[in-house]
Amino acid sequence: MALDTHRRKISSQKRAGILRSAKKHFLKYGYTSAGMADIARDADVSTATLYKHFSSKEELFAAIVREVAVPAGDYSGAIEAGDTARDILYRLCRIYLSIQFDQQANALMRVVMAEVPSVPQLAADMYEVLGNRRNDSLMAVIDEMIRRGMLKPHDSAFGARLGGGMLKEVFVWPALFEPEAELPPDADEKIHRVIDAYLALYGPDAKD
Amino acid sequence: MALDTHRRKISSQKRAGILRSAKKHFLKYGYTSAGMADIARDADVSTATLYKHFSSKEELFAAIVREVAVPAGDYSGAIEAGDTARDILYRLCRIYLSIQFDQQANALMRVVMAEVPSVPQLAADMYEVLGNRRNDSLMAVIDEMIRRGMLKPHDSAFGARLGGGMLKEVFVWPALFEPEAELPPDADEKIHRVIDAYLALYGPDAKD
Amino acid sequence: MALDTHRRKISSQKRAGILRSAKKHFLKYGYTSAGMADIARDADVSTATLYKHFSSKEELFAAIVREVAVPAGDYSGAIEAGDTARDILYRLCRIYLSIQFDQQANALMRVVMAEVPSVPQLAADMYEVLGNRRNDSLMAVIDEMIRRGMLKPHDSAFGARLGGGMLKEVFVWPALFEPEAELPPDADEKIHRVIDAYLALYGPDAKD
Amino acid sequence: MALDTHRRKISSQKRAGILRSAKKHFLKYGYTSAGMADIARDADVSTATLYKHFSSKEELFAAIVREVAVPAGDYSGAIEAGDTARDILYRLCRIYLSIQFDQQANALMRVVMAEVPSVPQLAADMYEVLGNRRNDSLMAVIDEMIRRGMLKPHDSAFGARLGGGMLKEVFVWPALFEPEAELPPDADEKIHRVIDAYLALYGPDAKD
DNA sequence: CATGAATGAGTATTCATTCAT
DNA sequence: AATGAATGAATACTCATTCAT
Repeated sequence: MALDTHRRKISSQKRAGILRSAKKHFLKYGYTSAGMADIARDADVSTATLYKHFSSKEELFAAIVREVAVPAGDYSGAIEAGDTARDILYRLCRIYLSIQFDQQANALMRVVMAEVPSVPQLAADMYEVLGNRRNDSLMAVIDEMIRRGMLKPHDSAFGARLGGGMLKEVFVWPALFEPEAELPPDADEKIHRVIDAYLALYGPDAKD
Repeated sequence: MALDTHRRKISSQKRAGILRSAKKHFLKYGYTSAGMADIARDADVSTATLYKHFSSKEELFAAIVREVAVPAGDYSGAIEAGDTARDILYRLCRIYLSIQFDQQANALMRVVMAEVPSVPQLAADMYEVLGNRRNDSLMAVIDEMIRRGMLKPHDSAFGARLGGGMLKEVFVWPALFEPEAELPPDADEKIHRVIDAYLALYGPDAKD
Repeated sequence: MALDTHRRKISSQKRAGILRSAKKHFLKYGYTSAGMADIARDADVSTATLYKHFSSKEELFAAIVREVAVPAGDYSGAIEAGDTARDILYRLCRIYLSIQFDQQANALMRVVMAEVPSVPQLAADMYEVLGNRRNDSLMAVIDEMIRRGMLKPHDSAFGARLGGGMLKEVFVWPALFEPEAELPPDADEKIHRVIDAYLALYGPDAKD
Repeated sequence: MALDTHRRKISSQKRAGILRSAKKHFLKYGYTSAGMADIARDADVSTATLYKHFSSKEELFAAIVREVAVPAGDYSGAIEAGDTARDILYRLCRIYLSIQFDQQANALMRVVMAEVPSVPQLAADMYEVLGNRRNDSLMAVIDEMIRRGMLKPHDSAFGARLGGGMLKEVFVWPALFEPEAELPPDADEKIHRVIDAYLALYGPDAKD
């Protein structure tokens, strides 16, 4: 029993180690160029052990996207007492960008998109999380802001989409075409210009 | 003379055929997994002939990117006599989306992004064209519209960026996660909602 | 333990087999025309295994050169008790010729020379061993003979060079232009004529 | 007629040009690495024309070795009135080395040797010229010197061999392992040391 | 007679995956 | 359960040679 438990623990540690190494390699080299042997070496296991845990490269990749992948992010804590609309929107942007840059969602998206033709389901799942679910979560915050009178009533689904689109255009899009991209130094200024636009569109006293 | 002419014609036909096949394969399998031999076979030429026309896989791919990139940069014909602001903006959106969908820039971008870690220069070049240069071209049209009083004076560089970002978010982003994506049937309605937003921000009588 | 030992034994057998096959092919076809796949097949291993042992064609070839080069540098056992000067010189010649013919240094040199334009370092290395280092080793024996009064004092570096040159001219040079050359039947007689010349030049009672 | 003559002249000029270019390439890159297309371009003809003149790479190479190759050299003029033995021997050495270095016999030998396994006859022919015939020519001079009492009577065939061997060892051998080798700056001194040895062996007052 | 575009067989090397120990 | 040696199929690219014009 105890032995069994021990074994299972070791095994799950190995699994975790493999996932960690694999994520590192896939993000760094892309799906095709990442090598199973390299991943195994990096995780301090033999290739055979690697294959015991994940029966193919594709499965390993899928496991990363599903288990390890970036969370859509929790925007629920974005509203704090005493905040102005701008404060909240700024916080939303920051959470968003932190996921994209610090949690390497940019790099992961790149790799997943590359595999769209060969593993479409994986990409669809990712879009569900990083596209739709995230949008729902943002939308909820925006609805709350509308309820509080901080924004004028509007189609928050479409609004969240537009807001996300502007932010992506300015920050995410260029990062997708650059290895190891980081947030630019003038990020704050750009964020506020995006917020300006959002408030011009949907601020409490925006024209109809 | 006749010989030369004939040869050149044959040769340029072959070149076009190769480009067609190559595009097909790169979009279907991605850069790394597309095989030069397969491309050659598909184009009904030998690998050696393929290499006579394009001296490396990278160059062949670059040629395809260039082919798509050229029209991406030309919005000069978007203004026609008697147009309203909305007419022009609509036409800009349509040109944009046609390049992304009909000319398959979406799929191509996916492929290029996949190679960011291994061929960063290629990606940087593509972003230069499909990101920056295209924006410049859009900006020129917007400036013209401002001059004509169709839009209120504003930072057209940033405006073009925001507009492009909104359009991308709604149409391009989902398409990147889907193989063989097509424009949705309600494209027109969505386009007009994006234009609504743009005019609300930068229309002639938009608030400051 | 037992596993490790066993594996290592198998592995070293394979390595030896690969070297044998490779030598055969390189000597038969020359460096460029010898094929890694053919060598692997001949050694009954897959190309991948071949590359596990030798990470490139160049390295494989270098290993063969090294194998022949090592004995080429060792003349230390040439002096035995009770020997006359002629005995020792004869033994030196025999060792020299054995390396050239039995160990196929002649053929190997031919192959290396062919690659001088494309892999100059390889040739330089080989000359260092088969030219200079061998000469040093011969020189050491000659110095010892001088110390023992068997040869008159002289510039042993140049002497060894001349001696080697005479031997090469008579035996090696013709062999370089002939496939599968063997020592001629009257080798002994020719060796002694060369020794005659050497003793005439540097024997204990040679004129100054 | 005149036309015919003209054509034949053009044709033979082309042939010569091809041979010139081919020699250049073979010497520079070696047989295998020299490319027919490169040779044709260098000679300003099409590959098809090249093949009209020489039906295969091998034949082209053979033609070079046979037609263009380095002459064995004419040593007959080496004896001039008033010369000492040393003067004559020095002149012989210089002629020898000039053929090897200036006329590129070193490089040619390297290339031919490389092809010994595949075209043995070619190598045999070359050795006949550069080994035996040259030796005969040298021998004739030495015999004349003996007749004039400048050298003591001896087996001039073997003597010429030894002399050539010493010279080769010092100058030619190292050059074979080096691309674009040139005569060393201290060539004269080395030549005289070789002559010293020769005279010690076969000078008029050499010991028996 | 001359061209140069086209060929197809060939090269070294890599990598996901399996299997004897 | 774990190893790591072994595999074989695949890949980009080259080159001597031919043939339609």
